[in-house]
Amino acid sequence: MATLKDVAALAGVSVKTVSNVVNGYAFVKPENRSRVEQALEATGYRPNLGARNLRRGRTGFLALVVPELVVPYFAELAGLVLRAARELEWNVLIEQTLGTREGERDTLAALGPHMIDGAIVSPEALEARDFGELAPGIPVVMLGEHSVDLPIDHVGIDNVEAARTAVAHLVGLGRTRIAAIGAHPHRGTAAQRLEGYRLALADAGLPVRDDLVATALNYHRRDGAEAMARLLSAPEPPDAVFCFNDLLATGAVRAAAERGVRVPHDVAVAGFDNTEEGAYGLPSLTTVAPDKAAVARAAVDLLHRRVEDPQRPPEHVRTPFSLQVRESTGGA
Amino acid sequence: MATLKDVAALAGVSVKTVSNVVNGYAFVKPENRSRVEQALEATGYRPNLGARNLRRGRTGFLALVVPELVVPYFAELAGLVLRAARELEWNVLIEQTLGTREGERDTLAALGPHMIDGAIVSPEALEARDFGELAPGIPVVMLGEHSVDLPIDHVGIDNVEAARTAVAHLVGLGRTRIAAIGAHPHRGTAAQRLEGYRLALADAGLPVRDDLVATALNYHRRDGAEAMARLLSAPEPPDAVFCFNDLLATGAVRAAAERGVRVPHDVAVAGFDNTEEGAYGLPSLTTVAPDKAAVARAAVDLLHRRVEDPQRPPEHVRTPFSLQVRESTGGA
DNA sequence: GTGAAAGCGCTAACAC
DNA sequence: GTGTTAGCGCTTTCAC
Repeated sequence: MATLKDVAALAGVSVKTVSNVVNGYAFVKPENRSRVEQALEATGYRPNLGARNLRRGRTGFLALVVPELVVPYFAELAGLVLRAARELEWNVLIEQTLGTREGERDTLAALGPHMIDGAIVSPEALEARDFGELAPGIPVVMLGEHSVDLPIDHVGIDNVEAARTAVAHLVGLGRTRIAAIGAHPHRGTAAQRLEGYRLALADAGLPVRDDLVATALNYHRRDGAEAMARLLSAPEPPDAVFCFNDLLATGAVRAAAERGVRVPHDVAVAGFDNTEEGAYGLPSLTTVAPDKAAVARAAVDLLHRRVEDPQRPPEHVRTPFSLQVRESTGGA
Repeated sequence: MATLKDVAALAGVSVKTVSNVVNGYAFVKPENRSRVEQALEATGYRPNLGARNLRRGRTGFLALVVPELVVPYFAELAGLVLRAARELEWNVLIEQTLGTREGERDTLAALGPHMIDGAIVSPEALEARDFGELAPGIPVVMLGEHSVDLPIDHVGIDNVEAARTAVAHLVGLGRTRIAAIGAHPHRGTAAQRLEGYRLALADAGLPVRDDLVATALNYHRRDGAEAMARLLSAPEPPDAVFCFNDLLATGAVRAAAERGVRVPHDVAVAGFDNTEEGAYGLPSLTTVAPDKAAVARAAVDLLHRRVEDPQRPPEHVRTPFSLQVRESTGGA
């Protein structure tokens, strides 16, 4: 593996000159430049990024910390972050926390301050203020939970409004016993979506009934199915359900079908995230569609600016969303 | 950020001693050990992995190169590789090639020899022998395509047998016009699955009809839907379809439903990959289930052994699979 | 057992 | 414009 020194020796110049050429420094004598370029070609030189970064004090890596890659929303997001990061010459280290507090803590601690230039974190259990302590000195951009009061960069949609929009759509269908699946004691986004749900019901003059709010400790298909089964066996089952993500909604639809309850005829179902899976389901899923590409771009961009200038005041970027109406709330 | 030198100064010993303690070297005078440990604690020392690796000549990173993370199979696989790698103290760099030849070439070239200790590659367009040239000197483990004749480490299931098993199941249902979706001019796995399809038909004494073999240039839901639509509008539509992955199958089921063709009554559908999405679909999907955890473990393990000993002969690991029979081929 | 010092490959003062 | 050289933080001979 050729080093700068090798190239310099071959070209008959100093390492400095080679370094200048490699790094695109403008003022190099044309003759030297071409000799160096030839030597570069001949040796197949590739810079050792590790050494370069050691010297520059940066790593060239960015960490993307998500609960689980099997959750389609995070898989899609990860793909988009990968693309956005590549444009800024960042490599992405993806870490899974499995949604536990320990997972999130350990992950950030293990990455430490040397491994990465910064992190984009989609926290599930941890709260924003924890990050200051866990990752002292490492730039972090938070995804999801909107905590305007904390001094940390943040990207996300307006979860309250998004949920409110979705539930208003169910109200508009004439449904009156509208349930929610996904309440969670510690998740900020869950609290916000629940708030939006409550507001939409209040807007319509409908009561908020505790028996129609189903908790889900995880947000997988199985949890949605279980919650739906519980709701449907209650004395007064719902005629519509707003699920806090598409996975829960998929499980809910499945549970309904297994009991012979028709979607949307007997119960309309709306989800959240607009994963591609939902668009192809039977029925296809009505869902809140966050602009995931915008989230990814904003997050990478924000992190980049923070790395450049650690002193700048924290910023809260609100990305757009829309409601995708499909079969699961279509017709009567 | 404390360095080894800082710790040494605080403990009143040399960097060597600190290094010995940090790296768990056994023979350190107990007194010094405890002083160092205190200093370590007091400074909150964290080794600079970049520097360590520069010195050791390794990077601590492994690249996982996949076509796209939005494909659930790869998302699931990536999650499992992440876990397996963590046990060997490897960080994982995930790269998306988007399934193009350029993407695969550029990715490996960009990673270069310094960034990573090795790569686990799931090639779509590239063939195994390309990797030798692209990534000279960097250890590579191939996933998927089984090319026993090439001198490269490889992990995968027996695609021919797996496809044959799935199609035999459709034959066992009494179906006679069995189609295949997913033929592809350049993909090794596609060729192998097509071969298994042919063998199963031959086993049953059924003819292989070209009009029942649908090509799919991509393996997304949309492609499955399009192929199914084509098959169903033919003069003699199929009564069963074997799709080369679950995404194609999901699209195929959707396309059938849109035309009022019932699954499995009118047409039975089987997929490949056993993604969780298929288990919750309506109908749930019969599918070939590769042992993904075994694939991930074997790949990381194989790569580890190759890094330790670059001279060892290439190995081909065959991981198990099973057939998950569900609603999409259930009943008559 | 421990210390001094070289050196991994690179960048960036600083000198010329 | 280009060469010399120190040093990023670490591991590791080689002395002692």
